[in-house]
Amino acid sequence: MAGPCRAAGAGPAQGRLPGIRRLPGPEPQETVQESRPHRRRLHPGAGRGRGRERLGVGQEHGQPAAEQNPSQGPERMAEKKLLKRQWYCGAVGEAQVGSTITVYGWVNTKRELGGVTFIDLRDREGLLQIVVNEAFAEPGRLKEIGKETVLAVSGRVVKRARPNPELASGQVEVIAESIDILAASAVPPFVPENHAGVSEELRFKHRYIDLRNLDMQRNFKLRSKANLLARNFLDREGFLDIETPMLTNATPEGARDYLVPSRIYKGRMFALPQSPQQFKQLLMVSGFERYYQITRCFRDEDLRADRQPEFTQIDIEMSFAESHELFVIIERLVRDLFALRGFEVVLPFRRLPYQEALATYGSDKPDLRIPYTIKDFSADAAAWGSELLNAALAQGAKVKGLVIPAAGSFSRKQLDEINDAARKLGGKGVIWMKKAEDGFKSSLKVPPAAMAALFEKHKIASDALVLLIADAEPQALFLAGKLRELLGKEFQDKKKLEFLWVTDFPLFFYNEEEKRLDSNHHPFTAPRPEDIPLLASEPLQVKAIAYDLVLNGIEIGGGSQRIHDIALQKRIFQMLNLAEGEIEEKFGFFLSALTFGAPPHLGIALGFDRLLMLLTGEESIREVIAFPKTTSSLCLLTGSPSAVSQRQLDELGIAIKK
RNA sequence: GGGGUCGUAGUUCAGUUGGUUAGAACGCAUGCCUGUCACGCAUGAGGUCGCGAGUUCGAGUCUCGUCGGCCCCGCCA
Repeated sequence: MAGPCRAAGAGPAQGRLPGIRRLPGPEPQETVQESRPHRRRLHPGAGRGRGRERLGVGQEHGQPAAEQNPSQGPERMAEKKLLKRQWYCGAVGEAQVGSTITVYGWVNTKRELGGVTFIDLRDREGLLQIVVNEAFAEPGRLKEIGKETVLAVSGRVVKRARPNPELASGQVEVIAESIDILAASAVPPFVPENHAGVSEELRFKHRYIDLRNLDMQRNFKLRSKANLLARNFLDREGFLDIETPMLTNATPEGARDYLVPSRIYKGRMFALPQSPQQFKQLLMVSGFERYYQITRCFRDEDLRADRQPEFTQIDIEMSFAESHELFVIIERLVRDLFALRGFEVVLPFRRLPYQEALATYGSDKPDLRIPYTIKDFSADAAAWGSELLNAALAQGAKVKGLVIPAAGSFSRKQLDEINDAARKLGGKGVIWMKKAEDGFKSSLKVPPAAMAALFEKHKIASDALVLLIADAEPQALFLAGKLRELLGKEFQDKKKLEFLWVTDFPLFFYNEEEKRLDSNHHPFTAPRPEDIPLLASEPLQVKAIAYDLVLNGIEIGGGSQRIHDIALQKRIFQMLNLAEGEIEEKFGFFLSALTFGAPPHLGIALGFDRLLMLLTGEESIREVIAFPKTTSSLCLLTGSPSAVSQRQLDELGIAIKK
């Protein structure tokens, strides 16, 4: 994966630094601009910023660096000023041989060999070897230079006698003429290069060091590029970026809200948005037709490798369109995003109805890289004469099975582990069958002839392992689905991308705890028109125009056609058993909007962090979020959440319960 | 809310059946070294074994509690 990532990160055009870093000083910015008219052309916005920092990327190569340097104004000499930098460390190459340049960076390593010292200087584009030899005027200063010291180094670029192919700049090195120590560093608790060998706990505590790692820098460069790509893509498709409030209402359904107390209205709370759902629908009622926003969402639920309490989604809504039109847009967007890493995504994506996904994979977000599926062996099992199975079947249980290729040689220990895993997931146990050298074996008393017949009938390879789960159908499918993924790890090749639209989700599910219907997606999701008659008779059979986008077993997006008919929307709220008063209080404004000409509309939200995780090949969403929280929802860097002063609490009218 | 797993030097780890002075590697410090790129060589410093209680003659090791990291179930409209 190194190849495409490099291509996505520091392209050859990125190393050149067309802008300069100016200290606040008397030199008018315009002077600089006028001396580089071609830069204005390349970066039309660059000159307008007030910021002192105008580092940009994207410049033609091959122009001698020194010629582009207007001489430093003497008026700046009084202050300790930064030398003018022209190149990122990682971007210096053979084209610069012979020129004298200045680079800035952090000391990655220092190798002292007595008469000569090598420093690998690191900036966001990579490493550059600095040579400090007998020609260097102040060799004593080298003592002060430790790991992660920030240096400005000026010197001549020379071709290396022995190149280092590991480094992008490995053909050359810089013979140091002057070294400025811009900032010392305490001995770091770990070095960025080795961050993979350090606990996440320590990485989080010193995240600023962790983020210096070049793979992390790569991740965030890619994140920036992906964000820009998505914006450009959606802009071209006519979507408008419109911001929606971060301070909004708590929602009666869905995830737990993060609440923000109102100072002015004591006892009342804002909530941070779980998603801009209602606002984007209102923007459709407003006639914007196509909206997008790359925005933060907040859910106060427990964390996972792919879940953070605040996360970013690409939120999209469009009017006067149907789901297949949206699918085409999203598929092209996703294809373009994955092209950033050199992936070739084949369109269109597969589509699979929810029911089929459950029956075949035991999951509504199946990982299609795993080659085997779930089979129903209930009919076979009935003939085995097992009291256990017969009793279960009599109670309506199903026997669901997995045929794991080439797993017939699993040891007793491995089989026990599979059984344990199933039990931990709430299962009763797993029955295994396999063909050993001395005939068929099983954890259940089954006549060998019956097993032979099973293998024969289902064309099961003789070296395969058959796992069976007898349970109520939903539970059996769930367990078989989990085992499928657990045992399918070897097939989970990150270079393989299996996209899938899961469609036709049920509109409702039955909430056992509260003994009522609940929305599967959210209460604004439209039922399929042909299913509307079932609302009264068999609500659990009603399918929604709702869809999830799944990649390699991870849900990366979900959306639906929305209800734009006020009567239908009211009816759905009623079916969810929401009290009339609550409907009015929480959704009154929304229902009101539906009475004033709401266009048919639909939308989707893509999990941007998850997309980035998959794009970068990372195992956790935390690797693509600059300052993530731990699985217990703490920020180890800042210590948040933290106690607040009594004064703040008083101002908000809040008392903390002990 | 539940299950699993981990916590020992700055870092990553080892530490036997509960037994004397808790080890290794890397890092760090000092010295030597002119072509290294994980430089090499030598010497040295560095520990409240996460925290608290208990069992015991004796606890890094056993028990309970607690705090924290990670993985999973529940939860995540």
